[in-house]
Amino acid sequence: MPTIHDVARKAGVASITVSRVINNSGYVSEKLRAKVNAVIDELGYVPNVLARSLKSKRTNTIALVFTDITNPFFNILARGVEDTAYQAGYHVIFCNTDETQDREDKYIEILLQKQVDGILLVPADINSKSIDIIHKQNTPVVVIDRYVSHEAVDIVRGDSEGGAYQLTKHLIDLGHKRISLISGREKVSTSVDRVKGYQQAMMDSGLASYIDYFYGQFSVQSGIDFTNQLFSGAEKPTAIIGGNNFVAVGALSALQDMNLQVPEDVAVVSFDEIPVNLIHNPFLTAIVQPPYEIGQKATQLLVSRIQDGEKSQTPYKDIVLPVKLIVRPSSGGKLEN
Amino acid sequence: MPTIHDVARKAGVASITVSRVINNSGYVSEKLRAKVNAVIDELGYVPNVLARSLKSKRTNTIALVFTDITNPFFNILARGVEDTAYQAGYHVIFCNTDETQDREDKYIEILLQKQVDGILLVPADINSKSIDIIHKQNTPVVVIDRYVSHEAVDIVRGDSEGGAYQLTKHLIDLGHKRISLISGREKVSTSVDRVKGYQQAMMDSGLASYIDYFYGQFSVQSGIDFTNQLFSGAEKPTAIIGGNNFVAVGALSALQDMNLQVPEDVAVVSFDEIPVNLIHNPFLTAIVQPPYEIGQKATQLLVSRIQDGEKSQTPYKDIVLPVKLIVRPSSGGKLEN
DNA sequence: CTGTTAGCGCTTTCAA
DNA sequence: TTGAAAGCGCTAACAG
Repeated sequence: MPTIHDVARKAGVASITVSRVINNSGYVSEKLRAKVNAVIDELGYVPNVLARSLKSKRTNTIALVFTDITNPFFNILARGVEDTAYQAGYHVIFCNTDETQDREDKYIEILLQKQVDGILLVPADINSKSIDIIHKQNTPVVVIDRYVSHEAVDIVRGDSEGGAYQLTKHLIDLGHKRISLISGREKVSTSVDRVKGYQQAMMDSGLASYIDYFYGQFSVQSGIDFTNQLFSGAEKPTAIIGGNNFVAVGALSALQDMNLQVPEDVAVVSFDEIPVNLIHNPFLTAIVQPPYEIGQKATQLLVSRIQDGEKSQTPYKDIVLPVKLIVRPSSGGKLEN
Repeated sequence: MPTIHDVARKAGVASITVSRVINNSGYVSEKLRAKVNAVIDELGYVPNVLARSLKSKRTNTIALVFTDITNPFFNILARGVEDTAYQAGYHVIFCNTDETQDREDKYIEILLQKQVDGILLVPADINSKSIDIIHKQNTPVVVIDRYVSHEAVDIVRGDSEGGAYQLTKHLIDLGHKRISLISGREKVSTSVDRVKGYQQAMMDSGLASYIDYFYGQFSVQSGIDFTNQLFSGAEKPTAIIGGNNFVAVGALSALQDMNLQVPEDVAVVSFDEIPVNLIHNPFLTAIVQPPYEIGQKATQLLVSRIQDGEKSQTPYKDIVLPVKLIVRPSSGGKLEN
């Protein structure tokens, strides 16, 4: 691997001159510039960004630490992050934690050692210590999708509580009373907020006595398990709210195995949808968050924090993006009652 | 940010001693080790991996340059890569090219400057120059999913040709003759191989005169467009092979808009499926490649190339993983004929 | 317009 | 068992 010195020697100039050429900085005569460029081509010289970063203290790399790239919500979000970062001149390191604090901690440690310029974090736990650890290194961090008990931090997320309220209201308007919610882990703010919105909607409609929710996981299996449990009891629901897309798919699958028709026998609705380019006839009524925009907004905020540096005293933001109810067959028509 | 020197000074030792402690290398007395560790905690010292990499010439970072994280095939593959890399002590930088040579070129250039230890590449074009460029920097590269005209390179991919053959044979066995294939871009080996397998199956069954295929894109829109085109002509097919999952979804969607029933009016089959955790009743008959394993195998191969270094003279490998036909409703029962 | 000097934070000699 | 010196490849600051 040729270094800047090799180029300099061969071109008969000082290495700083080569540096000026490759960075287009400072004055270099056309003559020298041409000569240097010729040598660069000849040698196949590639600048070593590591050395540059060691001086400049900037790596132009950010990290996205999140749960699972396999979930459409998160991979679309990841595209939003990457596209935005790319435009701003940053690279992105992706880290899947599978919602485990252990993996999150390990990743954060390595990322800080790697001197990333900033971190986008979907915390595995509402009490995650990561934010303090990151802040201690003066590294900017933006929390995505969930809030945390730590308040002094930027957050970009969808409106889980409002969305759950709308979703529940939609079912109530159709005549449902026995509405059950299968939420995610209680350690995650989206799970909790969806329960809150659901409870509020039930109470506002005088259905407080029908409130029935569970904290499980945001997974297909959790949807299957809780649905089976719901239908093994005496008081069967007429409608199920899946805490996220995977849960809803699990619910549909369990109902199918019980030979129950959706929406005729049971209505099913969901938080987050299955992207329409993956299915030819979208079926699930859902509250849809804008994952791409969440990724985009979070990245823009992170980049601005990085570039403003210490001087920026802008107070921390909690950006809550609006969600949208999309009605499809799975919630069915109005109940006769 | 405290440096190794700050720690050394405060602990009253030389920085090399601190280095030995954090790397667990060389001899350090228990006494000094304890003192150094205490100071590290006190100062919140985090080693700068950049500086270490500058000396060691290893960044423990690899890159995955591919088309689009949003495609389930690729995001599951990406999980295979990340999980495997993580276990081997490597981080992964993800780069989406959207199949454009321009973005691929830019990414490769930056990655080399970043001194990544190796690159996993899904080339946008069968004639991609990237491999030569990467090899020139003595950086190992493993090509994924597709082969390229450049032969001196490691490749890990699924058996597109054999898969397409099986898929076509399946339709022929059901009694179909007018079978049309909507493939991807001709610049991509998987597109070409799927056409080859299809052609071979048709010829082997004496259906050469019915051969009818198109090079489009691996996208929903392409599936819609070519399906519409197919059904605007006089000779309508009785079966459509989607070149990948997106194309098949597009075909299904177009057929639905034409009020044609699948599989009663038209059979539809696909290459790659929609992951079962995203849909509750899998519908598409498909040839399924093992994306996770492809990512895993490719990463293992890359890591071994990195670690063997120059000395390894193992010849380049072309690893072709077997695929599997999964029959579901969309291909229908046997035709009466 | 071009070059010299010094140093980013760490680790590999080599020496004590 | 510990440390001093030198240098990885690059660029800011200053000189000329």
